[in-house]
Amino acid sequence: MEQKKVDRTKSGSQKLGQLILLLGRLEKHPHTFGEAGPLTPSEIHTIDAIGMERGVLMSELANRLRVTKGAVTQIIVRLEDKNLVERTPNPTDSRSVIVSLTEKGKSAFRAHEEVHLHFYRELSSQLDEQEIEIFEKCIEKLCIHLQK
Amino acid sequence: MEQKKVDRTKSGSQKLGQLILLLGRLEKHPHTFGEAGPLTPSEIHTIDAIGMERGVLMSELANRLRVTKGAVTQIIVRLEDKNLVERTPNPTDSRSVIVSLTEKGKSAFRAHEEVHLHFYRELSSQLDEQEIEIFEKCIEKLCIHLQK
DNA sequence: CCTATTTAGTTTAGTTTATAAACAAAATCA
DNA sequence: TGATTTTGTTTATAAACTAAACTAAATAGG
Repeated sequence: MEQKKVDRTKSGSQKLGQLILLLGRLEKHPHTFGEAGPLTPSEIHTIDAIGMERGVLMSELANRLRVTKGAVTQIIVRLEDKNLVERTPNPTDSRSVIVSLTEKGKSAFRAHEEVHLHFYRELSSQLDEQEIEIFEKCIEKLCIHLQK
Repeated sequence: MEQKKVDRTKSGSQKLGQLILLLGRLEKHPHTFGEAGPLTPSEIHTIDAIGMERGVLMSELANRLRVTKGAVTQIIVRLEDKNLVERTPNPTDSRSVIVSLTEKGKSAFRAHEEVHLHFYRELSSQLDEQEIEIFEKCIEKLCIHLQK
């Protein structure tokens, strides 16, 4: 009985390990989203962090992405060159810069979102109502657990 | 009813998205394992891929890690400098090289495994038997789904 | 009202992790 | 045997970061 429990922990942990491995690989290579050409993982990740609503300050973006301000400057320059984001001066504080998505950037955002939705739909089509509910609950606990 | 289903997909997909985000962050910074000093994600990942059993050929390692042979050469040089792996000539084919963990490397492997086990134990302590079972089943389906 | 400090963002130099292409040496095929 | 394939290394390059030095604007306090 005790032995069985230990084995279960080991196999469960290995499954989770494999999941982490596969998820890491997933977001590791460039991919084309919407009207935008191929985007690297960090490019689409940045577009995702900017979001569809109003613009974001560079420093806020650095917080969201958990990188330095210098890293944000670099990637935003690249995204600006590709016409995916816009930089506008902040009218209420001329030190800061507001970053927002262009139409092309928004189309990449939506295409990326759609990929996620499609993936989730495919997955949940293989589960019943109760399984989906428990799965989501577990993901949530896992997330809370990871935030420490 | 239909609306409800759409919303469920969206929120579920977002939860999964957050999980991917957090897992990506988790394995992004160096960490100390066992007797080895701080190891970068790709260093511990490589140690994990070599494993505790008999040695592995460089090319097999490249396959497991899904990187080029050149990348493997580079990381193995670094791990060798840190005395975590050993290179021995293959007696049956003198083109190839067998890579295996040193005692220090094995201690890093075990410490890393222990981190995963501990994490999984913590997580599953918050779930009941039925939830764990369904969760593992879902992870498995997710993995299968990701391998395409 | 200045000066001193803080805040926002940029620039630069260097690191890590990877690729791709050219290569050398050994094994295998025909 | 000679041509080809396989195994691994080397080298030059790129992406994605960090850390530190910097500029310019805002703010706090004497």
